[in-house]
Amino acid sequence: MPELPEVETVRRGLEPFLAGARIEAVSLYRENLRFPFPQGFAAALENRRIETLTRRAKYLLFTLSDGAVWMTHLGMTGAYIIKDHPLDEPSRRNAGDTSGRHVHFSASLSHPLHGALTLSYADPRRFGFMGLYPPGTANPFLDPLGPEPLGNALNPAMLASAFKNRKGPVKTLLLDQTLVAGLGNIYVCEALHRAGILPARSGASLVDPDGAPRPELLALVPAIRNVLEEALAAGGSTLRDFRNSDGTPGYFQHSFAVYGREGSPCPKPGCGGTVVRLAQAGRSSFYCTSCQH
DNA sequence: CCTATAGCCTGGACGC
DNA sequence: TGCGTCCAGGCTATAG
Repeated sequence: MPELPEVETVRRGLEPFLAGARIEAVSLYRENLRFPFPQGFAAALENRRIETLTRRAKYLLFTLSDGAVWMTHLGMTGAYIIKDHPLDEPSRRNAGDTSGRHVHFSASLSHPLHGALTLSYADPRRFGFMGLYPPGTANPFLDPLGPEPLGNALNPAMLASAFKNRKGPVKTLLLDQTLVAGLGNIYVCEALHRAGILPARSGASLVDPDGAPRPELLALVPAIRNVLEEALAAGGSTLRDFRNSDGTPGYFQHSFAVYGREGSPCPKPGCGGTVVRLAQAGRSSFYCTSCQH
């Protein structure tokens, strides 16, 4: 389930092979993922060079030599895989999908250092999608996003102003990409545990009547940053599907304190609480009964 | 503007 | 063994 650390891990794995590569030919094996591929998508990529590979929230952005942006969201199970030999249809095999059944896109590339490469996109659940945005056009996915959580724009004052009139649970608010961009279920659960905040607390309860952030909200900002940075250093988290572009898994899942650990003791030293699960907005939240208030 | 809900999609886990 | 059910989850559309 690629959240910010997983998407950034993928970006870092792809960048050395894709930045500077020329797209020679593109094959699509179905009309849509979650949404239809854009009109003329393959032709718009072919014969362009990939100038840069960047990330915004959970989106991968390939900026092409004509200034257009090719955007990918990996959804739940999307994966890019690079192979160093030419496209080998009909097998369409790759590391993440040995049958090739769920490979929906592939591109043959030529890179000045690495030579001929094949980039494939596999996505069993097809919750991912791709978009193409010519220079100067609006991007309806990126434009509404809130600040990156690892940048300076995420700070207690900003969260206080975003939360002060919100009655909804802080768990749900942190998943709202227009408030903070890039967090998903796992890292929200982990960050709230680190900050000692119950996921059911309302946003407004973290803000004083005068609009100042309460101490828990002050703690939340470094909790978010630290959990993301640690996950990034571990190459992300692999539950079932996530793999880096070279097929290696992340290992931050071994450091989860609460996510997926229902019934386990809280790992915080001296806490003695138990991790429980709570359904919020159709999603599982995990928290400690003792050290989160 | 805010909040809540259903739907998209497949595979794996689980109960019988 | 096989079948049905549920769950995972980000994001959008829709309704209130």
